[in-house]
Amino acid sequence: MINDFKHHIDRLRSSGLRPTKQRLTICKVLFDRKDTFHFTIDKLKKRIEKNTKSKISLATVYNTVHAFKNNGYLKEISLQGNKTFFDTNSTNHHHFYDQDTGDLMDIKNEDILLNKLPLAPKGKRIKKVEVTISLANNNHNQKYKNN
Amino acid sequence: MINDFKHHIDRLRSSGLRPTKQRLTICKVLFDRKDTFHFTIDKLKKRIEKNTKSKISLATVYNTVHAFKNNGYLKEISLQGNKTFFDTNSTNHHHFYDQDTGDLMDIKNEDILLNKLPLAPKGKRIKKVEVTISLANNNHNQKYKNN
DNA sequence: ATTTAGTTTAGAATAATTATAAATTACAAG
DNA sequence: CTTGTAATTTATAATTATTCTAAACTAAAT
Repeated sequence: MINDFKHHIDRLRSSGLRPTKQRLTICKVLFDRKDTFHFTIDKLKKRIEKNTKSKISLATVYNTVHAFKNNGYLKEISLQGNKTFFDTNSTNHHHFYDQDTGDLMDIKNEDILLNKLPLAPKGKRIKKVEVTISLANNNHNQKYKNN
Repeated sequence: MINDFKHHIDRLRSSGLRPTKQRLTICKVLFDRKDTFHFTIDKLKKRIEKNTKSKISLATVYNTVHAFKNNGYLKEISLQGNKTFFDTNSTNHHHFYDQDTGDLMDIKNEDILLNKLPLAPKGKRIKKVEVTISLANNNHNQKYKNN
């Protein structure tokens, strides 16, 4: 299963993307695992270098991640801060974001009930609904203004 | 009302911030208007230069916006993309984000019903709950994969 | 008035991302 | 299988957003 590239080759082809060595390596690192996960570009690059012997240029990692995102393999996560996070779980779901540590955690869909949504403005459609719950340390001695 | 700085001076003092000329100018641009709005640092800088004759250095705009955010005058918005957006509406509310144009629009609180929220992880508390609804053009001829 | 800590500033430094253009590769057609 | 071509990869430069630094300036306490 782990070394079976056929599934990845088929998916790439069906998106109009050539199944290059680099793209298949990145598919392996991103998708050949049980659990989905969150990553930044530089973390992904390090993981590629560690988990495979391949060296893929930074530009290619950017290109590939954006191609995968545009074709729905990955989701970009809306977050505060200057780093862009991606999620190998491309289904609709939600996140905790710990502002102190920078950690991102999944929230199971059933833990949030969105009972009413606004209509999309004319000519637009809803593409994604994301709930982001920001966390801070539960410090009881903090200043009032932070409460 | 527009030229009354007393209210701003009091608020700054009560946050432990000295009411400097630059901070008061930025208060005027941000808060002396009926409607709240969204902005990036560079847009704010341009608005300052246009609406007042003052020239405030970029570093001061960054410093001030972050000070205002840390004291709850402003809210940073969680979004995809590399630019940081701020909101002069610092109450809990939600946004439409148009991926094609980059436009941000407020969603009235009553238009979203969040009926169930997860518990914060141990030692953490919920600081902010944001719903971001991403929009795309309602193009009926698009490829399947984008639906 | 003097002092001092807070603030502003220009510019340098850093970091993330995108652009460029040459080398390489996938793959279709013969 | 070779060849032609367009897609892809790559190193590096360029751009953009943000933070850092250290000197000059200022608010406000003494």
